[in-house]
Amino acid sequence: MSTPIKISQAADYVGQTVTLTGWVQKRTDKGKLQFITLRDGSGLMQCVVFKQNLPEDQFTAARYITLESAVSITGNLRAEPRAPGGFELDASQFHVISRAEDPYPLAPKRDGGEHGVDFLLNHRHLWIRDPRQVAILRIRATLIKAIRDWLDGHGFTLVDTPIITPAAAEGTTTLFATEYFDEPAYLAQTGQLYNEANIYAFGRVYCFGPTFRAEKSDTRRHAMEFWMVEPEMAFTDLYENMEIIEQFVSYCVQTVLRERAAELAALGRDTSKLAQVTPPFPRLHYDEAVELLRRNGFPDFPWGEDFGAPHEDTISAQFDKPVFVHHYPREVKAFYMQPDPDRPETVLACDLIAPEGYGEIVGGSQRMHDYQTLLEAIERHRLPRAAYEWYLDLRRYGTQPHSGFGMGLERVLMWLAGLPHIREALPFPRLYRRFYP
RNA sequence: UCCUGCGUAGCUCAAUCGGCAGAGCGACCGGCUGUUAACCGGUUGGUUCCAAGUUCGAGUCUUGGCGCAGGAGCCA
Repeated sequence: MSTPIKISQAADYVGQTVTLTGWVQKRTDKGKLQFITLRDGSGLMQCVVFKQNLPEDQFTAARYITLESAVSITGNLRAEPRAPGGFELDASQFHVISRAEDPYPLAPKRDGGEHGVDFLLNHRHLWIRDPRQVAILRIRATLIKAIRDWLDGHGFTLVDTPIITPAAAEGTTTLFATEYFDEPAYLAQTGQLYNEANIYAFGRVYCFGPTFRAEKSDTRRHAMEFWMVEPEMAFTDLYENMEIIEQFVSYCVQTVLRERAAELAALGRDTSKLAQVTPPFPRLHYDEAVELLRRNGFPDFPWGEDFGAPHEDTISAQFDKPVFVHHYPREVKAFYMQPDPDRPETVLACDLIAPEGYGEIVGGSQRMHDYQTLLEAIERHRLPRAAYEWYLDLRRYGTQPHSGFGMGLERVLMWLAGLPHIREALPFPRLYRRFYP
């Protein structure tokens, strides 16, 4: 009798006869001895197939099996120090479930056998089987869980916001257009405005889903479809907002470091700096950030301009932790942000810039809570008032100072996993001029 | 959208001054009972991105187009 098991359960079945089903990840042909590395989604198992230990036709099938074929292998599971992972299956049965065509398009990594980015992305449906990609996406799943666990444990309620929306939320950014029967509609670029309605019912809410930007941004930090978590809190000012952000981000980082240590190690990520990510985070007023830039390579940086990638990198390079920049000039920020009552040319906004050059990972602000101020802002930005009537309504029925932020999942994942490009942070990335497969 | 670079075998790349189109890997065949990117021998492999031009002759030079990458802008 044999027991069907997953490779991850191997330690519990040493000495027993078990059956594994999976895919042929690697094969070494030694004549009468075949090494087959099997992948089943839970782990990898080296299987040894000795000619004398199984029927002739089954040995022949193993001898000529192709990479990525689906097979089932039965045999005695034993501890074997010579095998990767410390366990090995000594095959007594080998059955082909489906034979993969050959050659398999993605070659095993060897000297000079690397693939180019274009080729890999065009084969993303196969590339995703690669151990590195699996490690990254497991970290992604753990990061998502950490995000939800922390928010769920701190009084936030998940309230989903619509993906099909009737109008631009922020007006300036380009939206993906679609149609809602006979009317124009757009894919959501943020759930924030709806979150602001939901806090009146729940106090603290968050939405977490895909968002869409039709910007022709062609950089390693941009995807057209990406995931963003957006918490929103009633009766909360900018400073409480920043405290929440640093607690939240620190929990996410430490949870991933603890639960995905093996994957991070497999990626070669140096986690020494990540281990230091604990509250509080350094904070710079925009004025101070400008001064810092002027002292560090940008002597003529004008007050009032937004920061580009080189500026963010210069600021973050001064710190080992993520750094807040707050009180940005009003002109460079979204229409709904609350002006600082003492300096109305600035707004109660904060960005969080990740260390090691990974750029902005969080953007947050205190929102305008006064009806008249918001109405003037909408008119000043020439936004269609009719589309925002419901949003203005929120300032008529129980308005209060409230704040929130958005965190880009893939940006954080890039930082944690040490990814050079956002394309590896999504299972099937939608990039500028690329959405196949 | 702008700047820079690249485009040659299934993949990664060579090809001198404009002069016979090459290698490694993969795949296939053979050998090997301990491989970890196995090793050894053999076989297979081409619309040199597309179009036009210069030339006795173009992978190489010119013009246009297409595709990709890196950077910038914009943002999360």
